[in-house]
Amino acid sequence: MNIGEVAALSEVNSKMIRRYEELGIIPKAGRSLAGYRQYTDKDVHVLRFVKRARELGFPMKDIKQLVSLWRNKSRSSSQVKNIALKHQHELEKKLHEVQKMLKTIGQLVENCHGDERPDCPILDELNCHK
Amino acid sequence: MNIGEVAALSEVNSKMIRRYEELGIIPKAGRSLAGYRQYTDKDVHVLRFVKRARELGFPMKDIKQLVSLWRNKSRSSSQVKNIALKHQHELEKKLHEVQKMLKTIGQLVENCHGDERPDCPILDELNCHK
DNA sequence: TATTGACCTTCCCCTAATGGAAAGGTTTAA
DNA sequence: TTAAACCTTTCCATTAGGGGAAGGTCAATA
Repeated sequence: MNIGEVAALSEVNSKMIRRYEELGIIPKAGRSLAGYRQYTDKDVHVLRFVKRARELGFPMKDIKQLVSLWRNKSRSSSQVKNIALKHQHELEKKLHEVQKMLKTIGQLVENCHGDERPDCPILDELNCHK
Repeated sequence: MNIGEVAALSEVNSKMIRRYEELGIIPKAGRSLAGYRQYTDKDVHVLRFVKRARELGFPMKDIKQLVSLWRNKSRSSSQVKNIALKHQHELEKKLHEVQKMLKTIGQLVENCHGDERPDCPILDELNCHK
């Protein structure tokens, strides 16, 4: 298969496939005589794995490790779990940050009449709080 | 004031002050004979405004507009409110994304025994879901 | 007075993940 | 044979910063 076909099957676009290869997340593809990358179904499988991990928000560094553990049949599940736990904590941190911002923004938006007049609690808050 | 002092007072570091100037978020500072940027208390004020807006997660493009509205005494509060509402929606979108990820990750982490054995529901989920 | 340390300047590179676009080679079908 | 649809690499942009180099300036001290 050429890169376009594997991209369609894996739903990872060609650009990203090349990028993942560069990052060492997927093995370097073999080449045709003309220099075209050649793939098999197995590569589609790996790319779907990567895609799914991205959808769960794992950073590429984690994904690299996850792919490696996935391939390594003598892994321990604790290795995988540690990566997932760390990511979970990152996500929770992010969640709290966003929630905190939303709480403030919500209050500001609520109090701003949003009309022709220039006075605005949003600007007031940004202005002199500290 | 030199840039170091205004950085300390505004809690925005020198690097970022130069960057904000470059982005047109703050006006170009005057220069001393030696080429040092010169600031006043007013600049500290603006930088604090920018910092506060960043803490609320506003992107720099929005902040540029907010600073401009802040300075413009004939603004309408609806202009400000529109920016805040748009940002609120972005944050809500982000929040839902993170929550969705966390829900899945939480389930996976819960079901993974995390011991010496290689079998792992986390890898299983990433593997064959689609 | 000379030097040293703390400032300041610009410039370039790095982060993470993705995408656009350019410039050029290949394959396939009309 | 030529045109479309592929493929290749390389460079650039995005976001909001941060690191560090190379070099100029200022103030205090030996």
